[in-house]
Amino acid sequence: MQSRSPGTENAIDTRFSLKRNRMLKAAARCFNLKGYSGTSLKDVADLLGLTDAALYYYVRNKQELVYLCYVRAADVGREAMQRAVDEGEDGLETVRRYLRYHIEYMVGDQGPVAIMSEIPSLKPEHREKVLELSRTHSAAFEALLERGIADGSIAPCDLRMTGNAIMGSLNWIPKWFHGDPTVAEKILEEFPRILSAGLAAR
Amino acid sequence: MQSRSPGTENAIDTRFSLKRNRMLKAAARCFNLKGYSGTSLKDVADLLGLTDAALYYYVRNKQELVYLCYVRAADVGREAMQRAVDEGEDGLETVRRYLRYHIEYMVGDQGPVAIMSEIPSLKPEHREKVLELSRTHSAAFEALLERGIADGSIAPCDLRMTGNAIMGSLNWIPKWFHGDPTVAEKILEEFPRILSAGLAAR
DNA sequence: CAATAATTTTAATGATGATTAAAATAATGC
DNA sequence: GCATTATTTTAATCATCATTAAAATTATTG
Repeated sequence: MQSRSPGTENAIDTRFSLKRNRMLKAAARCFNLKGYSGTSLKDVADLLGLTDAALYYYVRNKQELVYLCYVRAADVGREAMQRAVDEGEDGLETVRRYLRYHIEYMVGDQGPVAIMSEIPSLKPEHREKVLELSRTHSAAFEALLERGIADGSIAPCDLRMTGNAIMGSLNWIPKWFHGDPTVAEKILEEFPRILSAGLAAR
Repeated sequence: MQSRSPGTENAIDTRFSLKRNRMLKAAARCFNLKGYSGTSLKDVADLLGLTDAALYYYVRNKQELVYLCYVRAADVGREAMQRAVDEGEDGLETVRRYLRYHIEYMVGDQGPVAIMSEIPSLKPEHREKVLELSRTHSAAFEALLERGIADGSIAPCDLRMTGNAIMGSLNWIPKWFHGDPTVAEKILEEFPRILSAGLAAR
């Protein structure tokens, strides 16, 4: 049993990793909806039509489940960032696109993405890994701001604080958005503008 | 025992409610630092130089502890709002002041304030109460925006989304601010401007 | 179809940490 | 200082889930 073992982070094995991914989404939804301590493995399993014990085929324990949710959340952010950067616009426009893509991923088919509320209760290695992903992402965003300032599209500002402000707003979305497509539409339409409104150079 | 009973929400009784308040701050710090599931009552008690069982003198159970933390967080927000509104400036300036005061309370002596990550796992009555406080506060903020639009200080915008964006940013602060006074200084200096930068009418 | 591997379930077990009761200590008012 | 009340501790208990092991089922492959 488990010869395809969960440890083997095998992105090629579709059967296994597709199901695991479905599981991560279910878990993310539960965590966002019911809170971390409020969701039992049974809750997640129910959402998948499985029994709680079955989850252990995909994941070593609950902590790892959370961990994987967070890694996935970070991945989504990273992809959005990459995509925006690749399109090679000026700093401000790249920020706008990044915001659009990230939100698109969060509220769209890729979602839901787990809000990272329980990083501190991860075990040390996992915690460090997630924090590193998180730091890297913040750094990438700040770099974007810096580029915008350099190319004159963004007004000079405190990188760290501006980054924290915008990221916080983004990170909080899963707290109040729970899947209503009408709302998704509206977020997508409004947030990129709202969040970047204060950045433009005069 | 407990003739001064915790149920009696007695704001006049200093001995009891001062200690309880100290306890709520300790709990808030633990929750923000270690996550909800990551903090045991013993953690909170340790911070106070007490034993876990002693907490039950002030609080019926852990859920109530969380609940009270959240009520306190909401109170802080409400006070900031009240203070700003009372100063009777135009909409935009009132928003700015509200942001300043709220942040001041969060990162200053009143803090720390618990991040509301576990509302869903509160028991129904408590959950409803907290959600109501939260809704009321959001409504007040949106009213502020509306007033600003009416008096011409704020450019027309989607009230709900703009409110969510700004509030999210604010709510996320306890996630990354953990008491460093230098950082507190910087947040206070930067955030009100950053968050209100996109609002001004041209 | 047989044989092997993958997936899920059933049925216990176990650990953690919240909770409680009773006793002990400290504080306060007379 | 005595009596009463407030506060805290000690020492169990309890409940909830997470977790595990073994068995059962389902899928795959030759």
